[in-house]
Amino acid sequence: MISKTYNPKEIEEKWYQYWIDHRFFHSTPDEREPYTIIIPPPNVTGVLHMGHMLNNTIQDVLIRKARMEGKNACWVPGTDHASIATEARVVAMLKERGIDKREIGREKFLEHAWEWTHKYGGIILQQLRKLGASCDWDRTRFTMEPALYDSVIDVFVDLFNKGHIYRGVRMVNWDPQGRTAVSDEEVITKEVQQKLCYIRYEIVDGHTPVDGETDAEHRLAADYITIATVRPETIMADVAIAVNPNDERYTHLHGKKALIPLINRAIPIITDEYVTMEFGTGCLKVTPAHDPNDYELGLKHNLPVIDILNDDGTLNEKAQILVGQDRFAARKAIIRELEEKGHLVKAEEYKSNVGFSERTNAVIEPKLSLQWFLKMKELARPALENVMNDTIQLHPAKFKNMYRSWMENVHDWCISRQLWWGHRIPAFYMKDGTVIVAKTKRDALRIARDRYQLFALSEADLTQDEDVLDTWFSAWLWPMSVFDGLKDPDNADIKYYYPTNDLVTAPEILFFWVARMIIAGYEYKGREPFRNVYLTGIVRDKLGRKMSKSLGNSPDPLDLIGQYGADGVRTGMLFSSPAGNDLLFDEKLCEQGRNFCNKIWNAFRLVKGWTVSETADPGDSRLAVRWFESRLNQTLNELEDHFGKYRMSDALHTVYKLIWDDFCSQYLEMIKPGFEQPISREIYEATIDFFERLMKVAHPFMPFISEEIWQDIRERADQESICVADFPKAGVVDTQLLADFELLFEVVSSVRNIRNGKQINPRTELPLAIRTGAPLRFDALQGLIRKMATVSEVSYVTEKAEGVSFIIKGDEFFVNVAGEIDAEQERANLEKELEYTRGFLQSVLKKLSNEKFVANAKADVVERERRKLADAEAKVRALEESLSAL
RNA sequence: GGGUUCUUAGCUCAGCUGGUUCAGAGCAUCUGCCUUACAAGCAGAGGGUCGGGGGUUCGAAUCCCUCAGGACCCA
Repeated sequence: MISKTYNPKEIEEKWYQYWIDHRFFHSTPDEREPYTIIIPPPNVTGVLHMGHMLNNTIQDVLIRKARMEGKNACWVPGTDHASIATEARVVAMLKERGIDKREIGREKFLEHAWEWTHKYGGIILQQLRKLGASCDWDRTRFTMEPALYDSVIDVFVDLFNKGHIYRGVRMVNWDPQGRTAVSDEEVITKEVQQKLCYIRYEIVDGHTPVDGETDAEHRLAADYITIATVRPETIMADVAIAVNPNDERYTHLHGKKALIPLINRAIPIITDEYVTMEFGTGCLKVTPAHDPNDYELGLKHNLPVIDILNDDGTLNEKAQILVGQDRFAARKAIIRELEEKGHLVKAEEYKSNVGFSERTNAVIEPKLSLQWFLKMKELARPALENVMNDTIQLHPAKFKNMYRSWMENVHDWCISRQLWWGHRIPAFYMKDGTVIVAKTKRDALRIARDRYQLFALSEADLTQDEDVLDTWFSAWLWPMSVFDGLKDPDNADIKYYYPTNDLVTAPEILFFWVARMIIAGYEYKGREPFRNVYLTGIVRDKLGRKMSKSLGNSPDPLDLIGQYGADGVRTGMLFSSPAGNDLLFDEKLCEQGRNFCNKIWNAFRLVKGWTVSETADPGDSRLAVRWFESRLNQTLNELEDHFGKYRMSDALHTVYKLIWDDFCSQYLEMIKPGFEQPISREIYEATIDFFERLMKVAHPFMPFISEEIWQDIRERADQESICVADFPKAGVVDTQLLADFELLFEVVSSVRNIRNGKQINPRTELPLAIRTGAPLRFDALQGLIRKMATVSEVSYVTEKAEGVSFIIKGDEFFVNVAGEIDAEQERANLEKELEYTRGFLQSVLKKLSNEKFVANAKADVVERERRKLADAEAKVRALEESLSAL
């Protein structure tokens, strides 16, 4: 006895194991066309979240379909070392144990990090199996494993030797919490409410002291210049005050000096048109060490740089005051002090943009530091071109604009990070600071000896750069490195699988990652790394908030799978996820997915429960079979269209409607034998065949239930699986037949509607009379109409018949509801419809009597209008007759 | 401030090259049904001036302008 509801749990485990045991997901190069996806590698120590669920469901749908289409499908899984995120977690873990990262040193720290990685690494990949992900697990890679590590180092050395990498002092985004530089893309700017402080700086010699004058009296008489700033704690790093040369308010101060409050250091007042006269007081404090714009200004005017901040965001001794205090504590303290000493004019509320570290959420500090950079302009060119010319297609294409603007204004990429967990920069310093870039210390030594004729030099004289490379500097090689394409450029895998086909990822990392993979692909393989980039949206909660741990608004994906089944969750995610649009996740969607599974399950129960008769007459079911064949083919065409355009959600909806509406609600109802009646062999076989094809079509979306049913619906050999069965191809579509059935369904629905409206029991059979000019058309459909609409008999009339009527096109139908007609109600209904139809007729007439329309519109459009006119006229006539007959 | 993009039913969204496959889907709501596959279900129904205004056109949800509001990217 088959269970009344679908129970995903044991079925999912059973089939996943079966797929793994039979290595259906494993791929090796052969003569078939390859279809390749590389997974966006999740953080090695991460756990599955809703974003992964969406992203990997889409990849699995694509790869499963390709596999069924006979392509050599290869989905390469793996994980990313996620430098800063992982290091932050390991640091926190050690801190809990009372261990300080700096005390134990690099080696020990890395031991802990690896331990952590081995403990948690791969959890996320295990979780993906629960989702049904059909990755080639034998190919699992990790960005820090030796082979991939080497590739990253090789690429660094190569790019350095080509002159693309340089080391320089630049203003970088400093994360004082992570104590590392981060790239521009890792900074999230947010609007923050701040205090705009107006601070008075006394002009030197602005007032000549008079004998016997007290300090207070002096200040009262002195001349001042007032600046506005949101960062009063940096005034000690000021090196100038700038005013606009055209600003007449300050002309008299040009060339003078002002004293920084509290520390009384004199700084020049300079002029520059960069200063906005309208903002604040029109006077700008210039602090080159702590503001990128000021830095530029400082360079231009040859100003010194005074850096008053330590790496951890506390003030250093150059600040003279508040030394050792955190920048934010210092800000509060200095406002207080400025106020007490009479330097603060006012402080007003002000909204401005502040950068936050993507990883630690600390406020980013612009900081001058010595970092490694990759020159981007030249490298980016082919990556821009080949997206603009659609060699690489973005889905949806609207992201092309954003991509272009970014690539056209690309900045050099700061690739060094002051961290230990990652690929250590292969730069070695001699005692005098000379840099040698080489893969190993030994290579570096050889180069140093040769280049500088220093034959006595030993490895002990070289020290390696302490920093590691940005995580993305390894991730950008992923499409090549997973196939060892950099180490061994001519190996069979890279030649076969590269370029890969589709990449599925989030728009958030279009620049971080996608653009850079394209750059690296062209630099090292001379080709695009993938042909299509499918950009998913962000999974948000019902209220539109991004799902996050801190908000606690994200369900645990594994709980969801436990509750609704993997297939239910997969379809739930896809039901509402058009490409590139955010998905407002609601558990109701998973519920809908689960219900869909249950619907399929019950259709299967029905079919399995039939007894087959070799002698029974197929009767009208033959026609139903012909209809469904056409409908199925028609839908397969639609489906291909959706897949071709990467409309995954639409594709799923198409499958959903095909199975639920067309197959279950219409087809099965038409062919269903009566109570305890057998079904004919012919129809049974056709139905099994349909069911089998439907399961194949559903399989990419719902791999588990489709496998379970497919395995059970016919005898299968041990090696067989739906995941390697061939995906159905569309056959012939009989449009006339489809149109006839549209009519049939309309008749059925109208009869049911009448029954419903009159509160007649659905099982009560009613007679139907048809007044039509084409009775032949209905002859064939008669039997099915009787069955579907619970009609006792169908007759043809030439005059108006007894009962409630309805009109479809020019044909009129009468349902005899045995004296239950409410004449008044009937009249009202008819009049309402007549009014509507007349209005409709008028609008069509108006169009057709418009000469310009007839002259300009396409022939088929005009023809369609003529048909509408004829139908409407017939309907009006019929309605008028019915009314007069009442 | 510059750019991109959106605004369609109570909610979430489709609607492709302007034209009955054009006003649609799912959910929610309402009305009947425990009909022998399925109440996680069946049969139906109601609900929208397509953000406002203007223009182009024989014809506009669709193209153009403008206003309002949101989102994102960049400064």
